[in-house]
Amino acid sequence: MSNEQLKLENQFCFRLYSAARLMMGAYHPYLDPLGITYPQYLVLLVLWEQDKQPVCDIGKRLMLDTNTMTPLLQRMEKAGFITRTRGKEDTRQRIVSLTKQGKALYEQAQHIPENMQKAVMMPDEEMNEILQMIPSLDKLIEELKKLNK
Amino acid sequence: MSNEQLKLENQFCFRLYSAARLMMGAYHPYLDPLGITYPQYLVLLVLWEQDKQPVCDIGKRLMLDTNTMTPLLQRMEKAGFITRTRGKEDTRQRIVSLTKQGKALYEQAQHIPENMQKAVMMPDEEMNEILQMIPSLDKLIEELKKLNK
DNA sequence: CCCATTTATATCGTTCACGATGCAAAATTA
DNA sequence: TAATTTTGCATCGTGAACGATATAAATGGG
Repeated sequence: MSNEQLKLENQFCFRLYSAARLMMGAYHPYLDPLGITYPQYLVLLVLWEQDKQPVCDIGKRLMLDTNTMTPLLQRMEKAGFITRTRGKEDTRQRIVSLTKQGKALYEQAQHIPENMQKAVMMPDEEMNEILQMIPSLDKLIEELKKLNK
Repeated sequence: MSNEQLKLENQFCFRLYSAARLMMGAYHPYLDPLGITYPQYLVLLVLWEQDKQPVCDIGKRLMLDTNTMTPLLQRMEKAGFITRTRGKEDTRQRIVSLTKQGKALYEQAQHIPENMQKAVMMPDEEMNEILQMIPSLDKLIEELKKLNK
């Protein structure tokens, strides 16, 4: 078998896939004590920025459809971090709100970003190299969003 | 809420997570006709490079544990792409081999990489920028692998 | 204003990802 | 060699992702 492009080592997507998985794994030590998963953490990030949002708005931020959001939010509701109430003007909507417990997690999450950074233990130089990927990742994401429509 | 680091837009991991998901979605048009999923495609990439490998070796290449590999391989066996036989010297091992059908997929997969590239429809310049992420991603993956041990 | 379409959410089924646990075979050590 | 540890694989349970489908509420055009 000789097609170079079909070798694992030349697969860009495999690198993304692996990096994303490993990165989520690296969050475990910080999210487990809070009793949340990484996708739930993402939902909380959105709600901490702005409370009381309909499901679809959260979904748009996270680029996730309702078939992923609904069960995710149901689990978070069951765990006591959020409530899901009916929309007033648009009764189809479910407004997602933080509970006291959900708001309290914000304080506990304060040091997660810096702890993550410390955990990776990279020299500043390498860390900068990693962070320089951000604009490229954003461009890629924009292109792929168009493609997945 | 004011901690800048806790805003979604400043989350590096969220970008990885989204890019990986969207990228896998972009593979759908090319993998669906072959009747395989993206993780199954990865297994095939490994086997096309070298047939007849034990589960653990494939898992090491893909950085996946047996609790993910076993069911994945069972589905691929059921679909007729591989067989799983007992190891001769080490009877604990399951040797994974391509079937005729699994080998035949290699021909059909020839144009996936170039089709993917065409699909994204990026100017060469931007595409190069994306590909320049590779060394950084590899460094990141190496660091995270250490961390996840 | 009525009907067609779109939108917001939910449900179902399948596939992954992964922690926890189990088990038997191999390797190591006493 | 006997006892201990490690390794390779499997199973179970839970939480995502996501295609397909359903339903009711909003919206828009005629």
